Amino acid sequence: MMQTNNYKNNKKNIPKATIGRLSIYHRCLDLLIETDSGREKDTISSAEISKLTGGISPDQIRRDLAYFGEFGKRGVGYPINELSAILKSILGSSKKWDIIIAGAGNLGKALLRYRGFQKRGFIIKAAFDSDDSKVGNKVNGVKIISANQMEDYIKEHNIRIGIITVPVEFAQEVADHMIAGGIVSILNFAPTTLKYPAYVKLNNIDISIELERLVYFLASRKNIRIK
Amino acid sequence: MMQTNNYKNNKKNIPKATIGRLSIYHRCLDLLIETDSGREKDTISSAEISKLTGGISPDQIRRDLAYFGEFGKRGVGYPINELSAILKSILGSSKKWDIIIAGAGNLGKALLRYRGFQKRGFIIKAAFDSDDSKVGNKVNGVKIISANQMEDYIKEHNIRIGIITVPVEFAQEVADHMIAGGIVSILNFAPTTLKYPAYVKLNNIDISIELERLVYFLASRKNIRIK
DNA sequence: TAGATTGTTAATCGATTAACAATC
DNA sequence: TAGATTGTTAATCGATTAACAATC
Repeated sequence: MMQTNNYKNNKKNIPKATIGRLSIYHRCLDLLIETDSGREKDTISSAEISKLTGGISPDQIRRDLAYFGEFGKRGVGYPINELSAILKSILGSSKKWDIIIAGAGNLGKALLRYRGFQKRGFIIKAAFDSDDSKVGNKVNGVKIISANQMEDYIKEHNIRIGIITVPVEFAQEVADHMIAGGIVSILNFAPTTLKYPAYVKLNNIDISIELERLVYFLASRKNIRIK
Repeated sequence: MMQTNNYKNNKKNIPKATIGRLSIYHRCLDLLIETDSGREKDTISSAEISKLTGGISPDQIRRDLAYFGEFGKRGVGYPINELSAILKSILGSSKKWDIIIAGAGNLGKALLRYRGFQKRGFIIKAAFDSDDSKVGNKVNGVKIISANQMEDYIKEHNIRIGIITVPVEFAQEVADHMIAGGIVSILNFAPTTLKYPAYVKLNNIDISIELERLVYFLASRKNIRIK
């Protein structure tokens, strides 16, 4: 009765990294479906998916899929269209998700114009900024609203997902307002550590940290061995 | 003779995640140094750093630091300024790193204006775009150059780090040119799987995948347990 | 049937956490 | 000295890889 999907997902401990890889499989299959119309088989083996992903092993792929059910046939492979639909369903992108963006600066605007969202079922409902000169403008059809209306907007429209692209010094305050409004999933681009209650899911994307990780390998290429 | 730093770093297997955490410690210490001028002690314990990071355990912090040397005093803690300098050195940001950006679209422009780079020792030398109407313009003081000059520019200026913000369909081609020019570290924002030789280090930042990971938790909040 | 390929068990590898002796 | 806190060893936990029986 509580079960909303027809794949098993409540018995095993699923590694976090698996979810990210499912997105990759989904992306690769969709690309295959779009481009390779002359394909003779309508199934695909884990070995073939492995090649599409360019690095993830067939073992890993079978293991990841097996967490959610038995989608393949032994000796045959996985049905391409069906598997794509299953992944879509697992990842939740068969639903539509309303999101908001806090901060209509350079990064915020870049996200507002990002084409990948709609395809994956994400709909940007509004952007918020404290700069009055921006308020009222539209970017890519999305209205920029005054920051102090954000919390009410979230409540009124029942938004669950927010993206933070404000400067570091406002990030905590913005996160607090989001959570107070009812948002439970946050993607944070501000390079700082935010506090939030345990029931909220928050992922950080910190471009500086990514760059420093890269540079670490450059700096110590010769005298270090990383696992 | 090959040893360029005075901290040990060539004996142990260092988890990849450690490097990302070192960046966080560094950021927290720098913030402390900047803001807390009235602090009485010039040392800090792992427990205190833990609080600043908002979640990383003291055990984890000591373990991470211990991979590189013995920087603290038992019963006392770590010298703040010294530790910050050590982290900076480990992370390579005591050096200056020249970088280029391929793609001067919305995201590329956002990065060109991103203030965090300079502080961490990253200098954007140039941006490249195939759109002639953009070529010659400057964004935040950085010149936009024609894409077909990129490879030569990399060679001439001996650039080692590149950021890809071009659309998916050009990303592989751009990566190939970067690598041909001599770039060995790439941060890729294009949501696709790129091929590259083993000596190149490439990190992906895929906003869709991050959002899908968040949504996965939303979608299955009630009937799944994630490790 | 024989070959292919899954799904899963067992083995390995890697990372984190707990605990505590060392020592400031 | 006694209390604090590191650095490290051992234990645990988590994720990946190898291998193969099941089966299409």
